[in-house]
Amino acid sequence: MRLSSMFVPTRKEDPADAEVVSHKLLVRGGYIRMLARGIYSFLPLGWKSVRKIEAVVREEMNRAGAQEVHLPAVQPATLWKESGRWTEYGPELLRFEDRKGADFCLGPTHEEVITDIVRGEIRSYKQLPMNLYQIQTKFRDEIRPRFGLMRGREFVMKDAYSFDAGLEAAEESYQKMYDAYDRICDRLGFEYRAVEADTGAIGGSQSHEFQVLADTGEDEIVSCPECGYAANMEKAKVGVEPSERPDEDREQLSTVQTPQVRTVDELSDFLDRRADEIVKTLIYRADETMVAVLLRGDHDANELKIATVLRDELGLEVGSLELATDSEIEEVTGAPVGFAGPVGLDIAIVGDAAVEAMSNFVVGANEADAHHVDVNYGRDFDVTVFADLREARAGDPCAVCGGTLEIHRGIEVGHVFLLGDKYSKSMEANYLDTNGKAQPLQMGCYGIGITRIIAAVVEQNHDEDGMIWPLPIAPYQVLLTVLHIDDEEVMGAAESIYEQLTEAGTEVLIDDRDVGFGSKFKDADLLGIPLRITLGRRGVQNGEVEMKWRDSDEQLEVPLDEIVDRSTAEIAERLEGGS
RNA sequence: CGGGGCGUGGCGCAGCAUGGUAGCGCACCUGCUUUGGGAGCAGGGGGCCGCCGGUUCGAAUCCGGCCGCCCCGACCA
Repeated sequence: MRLSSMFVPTRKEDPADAEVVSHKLLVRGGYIRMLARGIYSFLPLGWKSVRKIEAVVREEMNRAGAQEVHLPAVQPATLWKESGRWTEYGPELLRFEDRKGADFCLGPTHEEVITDIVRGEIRSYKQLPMNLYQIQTKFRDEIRPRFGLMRGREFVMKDAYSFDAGLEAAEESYQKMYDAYDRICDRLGFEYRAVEADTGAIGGSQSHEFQVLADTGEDEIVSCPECGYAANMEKAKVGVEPSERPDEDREQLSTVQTPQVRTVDELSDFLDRRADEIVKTLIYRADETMVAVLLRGDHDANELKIATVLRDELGLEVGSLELATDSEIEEVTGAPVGFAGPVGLDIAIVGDAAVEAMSNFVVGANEADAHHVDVNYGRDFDVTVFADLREARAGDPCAVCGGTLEIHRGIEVGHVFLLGDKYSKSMEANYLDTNGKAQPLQMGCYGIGITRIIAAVVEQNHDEDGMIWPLPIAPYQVLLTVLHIDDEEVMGAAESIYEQLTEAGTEVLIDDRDVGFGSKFKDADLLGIPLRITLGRRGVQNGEVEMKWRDSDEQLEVPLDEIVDRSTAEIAERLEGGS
């Protein structure tokens, strides 16, 4: 392709509305343009990369035995009412009516549609297992789209759905997809982690997210370099540092006046105690029930964990879990906010495991301007249950092996869910087992954000001059930079190389634009095409061209008659090594 | 939805406090000169100053409403 006639509108300056590098560079490089908030057009270069990523995903899905289909983007409300999600999904689901007034939505995901198809056709265990996938545009009316392609409202996604006879078979299907995702991430050259994750609104019994490591990622992920344990922050288990609390060392509880001292920091200064000698008491409202949560002063609450413990250990209904309001706190503790404590409190008290290891600690006194010091549980108050309730921090012990946890930020590019019978049951998608008995299909669903991958790739592969595309998904493999397009000898050599490389199956973009060489080099760096071959008058007269990989500083002078062989060989070698 | 910011040629911005009919850089067009890291000179084109309404002799500028975009938070996966 000739750059002179291709639609690649590059820009010298960052767009004013972009925050993260991937957004800035993709716009500057003429890969994408915004149409509305969270809605982007893909220009020729951007779309080429989208198609290449699709191809990699498609190959691995097919290799794993999945079959490609294409489902409608517009879906009737009747299906969503059947699964219950018409009311559950919330305003993220973009709804509208057709001319007859019937309700429809723009599909944010396709569990309902696929289940509807399958239930009509699958009768017997003999037709299983089956895995269907599609690559399609999804729409989610995100409350706050941001960061360009990272969190858009409209985006391209690959979604796959597996159907099995029995849980065991479903787990096998799940593992197959997990492995396929591993291969995809490897082929795309990602530095990533597969992490345990919460299943959220999709539901199901277990799930893993594939997180590409990047400082601009929206997720926090916890991992242990020793044993390989990895989980999303909201799910990450934390070990407990071993610590004994000998009874003979217990001091007597006393009450101290702490006027206007409310926060852990203030208390720490005022009493000259470290934050980890203080226990903070958070009052939560779980639906209509008030509960107290005890945490070490320097720890943060993990509400997902708290909700799980309240549900599983205390048998509470936890539709919603929220911090109590100021007035609710006063009502429960009899003191203004900032002075809550477990002593004398008559609501359920759950304590974080780290608190169990503490003694002679400081708590609020449930009266204004006062705290208790040298408090010990069991003697001064009781706890309903101790459990892991806090957020992990870097340096915390791993719950699995005791190693030291690391925290990274990640971009979620893939998510696999073992759904079980959540949809098949509510939508009556059954098969007949070997006994001729109807059973709900065991399902799994598996998503990959194709367009989000574009953002993730750029976040992970760029420098101050521009993007650096990994060879397998670069829009073109080679950029032929012609410095003197008016020089017949130079242009002739360029045309010849262009033809030979194209003939050899290499994807070449030739910069034959009539612009200064400065612009050519700047754009070359910006666009991030992996291999740059530069032809100038001086070089060509000496029978040489310059060869430079975008990801390396090394520039090589290569004889004109060797450049085609040399570059095709190096490209083949890299593609080989990458997959 | 709450808080904050912004909207002026294609892009990035100034002008707005103190109203007088729009400017800079880049990009674009023409010509000449240049040519290994965003070239120089000369000439030129392009703007309902987000939209609607109000105040005023006069509004980019003041007032009100609406729309759009960005950031923080809440919410959501």
